Amino acid sequence: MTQLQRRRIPDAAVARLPVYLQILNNLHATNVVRFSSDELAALAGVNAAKVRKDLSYLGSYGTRGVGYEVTYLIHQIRRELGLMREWNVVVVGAGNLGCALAKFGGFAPRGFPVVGIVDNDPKKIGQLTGALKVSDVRNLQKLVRDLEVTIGAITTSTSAAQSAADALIEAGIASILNFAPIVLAIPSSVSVRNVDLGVELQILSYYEQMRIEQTDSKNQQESNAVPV
Amino acid sequence: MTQLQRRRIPDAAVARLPVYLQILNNLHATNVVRFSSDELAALAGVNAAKVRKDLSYLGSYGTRGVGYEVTYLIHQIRRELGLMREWNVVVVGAGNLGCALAKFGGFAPRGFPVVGIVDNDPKKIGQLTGALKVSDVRNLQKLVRDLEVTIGAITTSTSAAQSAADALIEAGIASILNFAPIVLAIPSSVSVRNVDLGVELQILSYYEQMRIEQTDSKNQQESNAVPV
DNA sequence: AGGGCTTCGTGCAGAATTTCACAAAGTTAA
DNA sequence: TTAACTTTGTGAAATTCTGCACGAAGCCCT
Repeated sequence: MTQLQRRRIPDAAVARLPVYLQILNNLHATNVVRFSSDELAALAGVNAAKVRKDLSYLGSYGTRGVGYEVTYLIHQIRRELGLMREWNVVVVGAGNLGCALAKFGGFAPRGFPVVGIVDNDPKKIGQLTGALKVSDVRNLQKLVRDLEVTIGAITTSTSAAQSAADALIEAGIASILNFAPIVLAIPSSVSVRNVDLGVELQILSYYEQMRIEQTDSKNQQESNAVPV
Repeated sequence: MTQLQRRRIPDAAVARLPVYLQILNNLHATNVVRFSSDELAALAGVNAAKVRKDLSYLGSYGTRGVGYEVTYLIHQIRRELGLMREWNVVVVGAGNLGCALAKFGGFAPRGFPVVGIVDNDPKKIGQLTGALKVSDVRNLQKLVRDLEVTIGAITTSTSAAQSAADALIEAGIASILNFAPIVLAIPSSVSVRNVDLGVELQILSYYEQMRIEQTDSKNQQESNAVPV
């Protein structure tokens, strides 16, 4: 059988493409027309060879001796990441974070309009958050189908997060952005990205402590040194 | 020279330890006393061998044939991650997100109290956000020294984020949690964790599109199949 | 036209990470 | 005590990711 399936981009490269895109959008806004892998590498804080390899997964869109064209590359990255269309988002959990996401207008212009928000609390159902009315979570399937939702954001309490995930998957969603500090049990056919500030802070804590210990042991060493 | 320096834990393992810790805290709350690497692996959604190897970086704290003790492991992970003490956080940027972080009480109990918030907008300086008064960013150095701040969270606009980072580093901060969608230019001695929902959504978008294309090509194949 | 210069694309080696597989070490039960 | 069973800890293989190094290809200047 002929290799019809799409060229697969390594996960690590996929995670960097949005960062490149962000930088290229900035370059474009400042009227930069062309860039070299060296320049993008410096801006992205990575190795130039890595930039070239990452971009080469999209195809050979550079010109040797010249570099890459900003607008053309933006187009290619957007195509590859699936950003030529909009992906509708539904928020599950109308708490502080959920409502903030629903009101925040920053995602629609970037291609991810929040088109619905649901909750299971009768007191919240029917209330307005920005332009959206909170729906009953039991209507999730219908809402997903009617509004062609493809991404679900879980902003419930930790205890409700797993059933929120179950409901989303039941409704046909295969992409989940999870804000609850819990590892969701989901089939491998579903993608999840976790956003957990506690985890991020704890990772920082580890390296911070590491630095402190190194400094301490150096000082220790110095004060132990026998003066000649 | 004797190997005084701390056993170094691989970055990938460091990033998983907070997740294990979260799960173990839950187990502890439900009165679970012991667990096996298989059980934790299932809960964390990873391979059991990986769990054992990750935990082995802390030392040999399991018992063969039995498993690990929840409370003891919690203690060891906390020690290793540097969670035996508090790490004070300062928020730079008193916008929606910055104020939300300052008001949100969820970090203090987990060892990361937000002890200050600064901005450069005279209209915001002096205002109250929760229990904190917004300080002038020019007082950052003093604030960091007086309140023993070790972590800075950047919640400014994108355009102000780099100077916020510069100010934090100038003030002696070496751990930054960055919410602005920009790659910060910082010396290698400083740790940064980026939290960018746009990036997360775009990664989801890639895999979502991938799935759709695969389904499409399968349907294509089926309809092309010659019936016998 | 041709030499010099720049920058891409990529093979390859090395590093990091993941996974397998199994001996070691413990428990349980008769 | 011994045999059967469980589960850890860890070498080693497999996989993924990174970074170097260099040929290929284009531009510019004379």
